[in-house]
Amino acid sequence: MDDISSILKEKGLKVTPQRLAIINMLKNTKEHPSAETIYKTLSSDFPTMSLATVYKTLEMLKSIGLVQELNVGEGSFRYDANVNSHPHLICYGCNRVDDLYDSALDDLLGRVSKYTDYLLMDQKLYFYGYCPDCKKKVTNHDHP
Amino acid sequence: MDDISSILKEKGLKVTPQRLAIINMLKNTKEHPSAETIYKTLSSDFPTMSLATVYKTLEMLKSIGLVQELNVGEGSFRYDANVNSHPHLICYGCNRVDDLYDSALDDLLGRVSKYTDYLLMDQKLYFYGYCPDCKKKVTNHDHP
DNA sequence: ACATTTCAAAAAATGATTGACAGCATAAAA
DNA sequence: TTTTATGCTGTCAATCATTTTTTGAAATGT
Repeated sequence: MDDISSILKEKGLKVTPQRLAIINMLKNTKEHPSAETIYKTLSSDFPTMSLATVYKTLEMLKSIGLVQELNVGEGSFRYDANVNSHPHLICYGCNRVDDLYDSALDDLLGRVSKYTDYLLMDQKLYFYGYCPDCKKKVTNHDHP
Repeated sequence: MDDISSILKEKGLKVTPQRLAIINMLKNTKEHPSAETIYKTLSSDFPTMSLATVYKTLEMLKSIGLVQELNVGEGSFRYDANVNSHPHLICYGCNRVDDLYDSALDDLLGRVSKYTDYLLMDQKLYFYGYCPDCKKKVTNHDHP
């Protein structure tokens, strides 16, 4: 009985191979895959699993706080099993999404709270540019 | 001849009533409307204009740097005629989107650059919580 | 004036996501 | 053990946001 199975059971949710496969894939990747990417990646092991199941499972995992949904500006969402609200880096060249670890952003929410009457609870920080691989190729193109 | 008309003409783009209406609406609102909202708002004055025209105009305005696109985490984009990359506040209660002016975030891009090998060019910062109106009503609900 | 080009607007298509429903598997109740 | 209930999966259609293609009107050249 691993961690995820017991969390699902506690919530009265069924533990199915598809569900375990999706969350395990998310836990074990540093990419930030879309539903479509998750579906394609798992389709070799689960050839009968449908895309709708992926969407429904992601919705369920989001609602119980096991994954977070990212909107980096594409036409679709990406998903991350690391649910603390850390900043992300998005490459204009290859569209990869990386995590950013930066203590300069610690307690940003607390600092920003002083400037607004909102009751702040969460943040999403996206930084855009060129990743180490792609910036070599960049000369003086226009940037999006 | 106002400002926007001359900008469009300089770029070799035609000045049409629809285009002027869309950008003027964006300039004169503090909301951050979606394409759909823009369409509905203007449809009383322009009953024949289609939603596709709104999208094409927004795409054009984005490409010449007159508006920016926001992805606050919904399934659709919102648009802002204020094109400097300032942070936004999103209310969990009423879904409004406000601008945030906070000097604590000045040169965040420069500071973050030291922590990554990315060549950074832009940022999008979103803070989530309850606006002054909605926070009165909040007790101990779950938060999204 | 006529032909040609341009380009905005409308119509149609696409891609992402969700909803409805039937069948299946598991678990609870009898 | 049988019955019953619950809820998950997969199929397929629907919906929503957005993009592409087509159409038509105005602008430009001859």
